[in-house]
Amino acid sequence: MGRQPCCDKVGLKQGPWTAEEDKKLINFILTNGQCCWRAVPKLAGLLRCGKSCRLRWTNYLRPDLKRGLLSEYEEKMVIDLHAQLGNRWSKIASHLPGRTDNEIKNHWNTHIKKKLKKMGIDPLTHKPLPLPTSSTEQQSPLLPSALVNEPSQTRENSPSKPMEYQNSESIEVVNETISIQSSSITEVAKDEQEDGEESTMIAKESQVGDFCTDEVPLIEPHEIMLPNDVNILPPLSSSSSSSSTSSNYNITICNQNYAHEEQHQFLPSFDWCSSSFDSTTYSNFEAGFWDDDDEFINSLSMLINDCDEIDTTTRNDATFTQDLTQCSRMLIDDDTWKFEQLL
DNA sequence: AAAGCGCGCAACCGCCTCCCA
DNA sequence: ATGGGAGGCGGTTGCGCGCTT
Repeated sequence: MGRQPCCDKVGLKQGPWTAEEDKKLINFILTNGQCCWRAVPKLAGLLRCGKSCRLRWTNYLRPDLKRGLLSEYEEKMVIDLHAQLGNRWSKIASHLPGRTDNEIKNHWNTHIKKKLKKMGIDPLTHKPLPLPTSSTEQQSPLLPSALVNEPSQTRENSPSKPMEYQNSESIEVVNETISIQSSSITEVAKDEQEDGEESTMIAKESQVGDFCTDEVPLIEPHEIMLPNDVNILPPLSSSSSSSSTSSNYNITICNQNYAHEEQHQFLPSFDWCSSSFDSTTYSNFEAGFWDDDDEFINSLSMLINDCDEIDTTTRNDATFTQDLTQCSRMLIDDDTWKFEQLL
């Protein structure tokens, strides 16, 4: 007998979440907090598995998610942490506020892996890939040459080009990675017992290379949450892809595309950053999702439940004016804190 | 303009770990 | 001490979209 499935899948819906489902889930969690995911779908009126609800919430609907492309710092930190922790995405994610393990995992698999390979680094071991022999037919396709000089290039290079290990950037990164890793091996062994000291340990180790986690622009809670004067405008296009400027914090509220839903329903106007939303609130949020902040919850719930009369004139009211799930990716300009649409 | 292809990412699957009775 | 349940986690899949031909 195998393990029992986490839930009875008969009659349960699978596949992409609809706006209506998101709304129900958000509404339920804002009202009741996170508890007993198995019971959530039933109580929230969803035909979903509890796991599915949890994933949807943690990976997508959580309001503290910082979305959009990873910044260079974040990317570097991911590489650094991966060298120490391996594929322990949740641990890596715990060092990157607002990022989910799934997001980091995806980014690793789709972007960072390729980058490292292009730099001649084995993404698994963080060691240099074996030097190819002189003959071109032995050149690894994973070690394309030309791109080393063009980091922004995304295409896989022509395998006919010779490798250029002499490239200074490549060498530098390799050395850095190795130095970090070598210093990390023994520390990582301790990681299991000394989880609490992980941050300190990592910060210390990171100083081995020229990259230090201290440099990482950690996102304070108030930076993750939407400030009072934030406006979110409806998407101007249906594009769900993210294109971002590297200098901005890219905070995406949501970008799901509901392919089968022509009617976009508006979710509540939302004021995450009410005056009471300070670090204390954030702590509550982290611990029990505003369990101790009735006023805040009530405010959110009220907003959630009052979503029929929203029109564009309310946009200046420091609130979400559109269904969270219908927003395209948006970014927060770190200077003005104004939301802008990423087109 | 249309078809094919590749990429990115949300979601699923199933094993692992933790906690509690 | 142990067995079961629930959540956590990492690997994988499949779909949608954009780019190329």
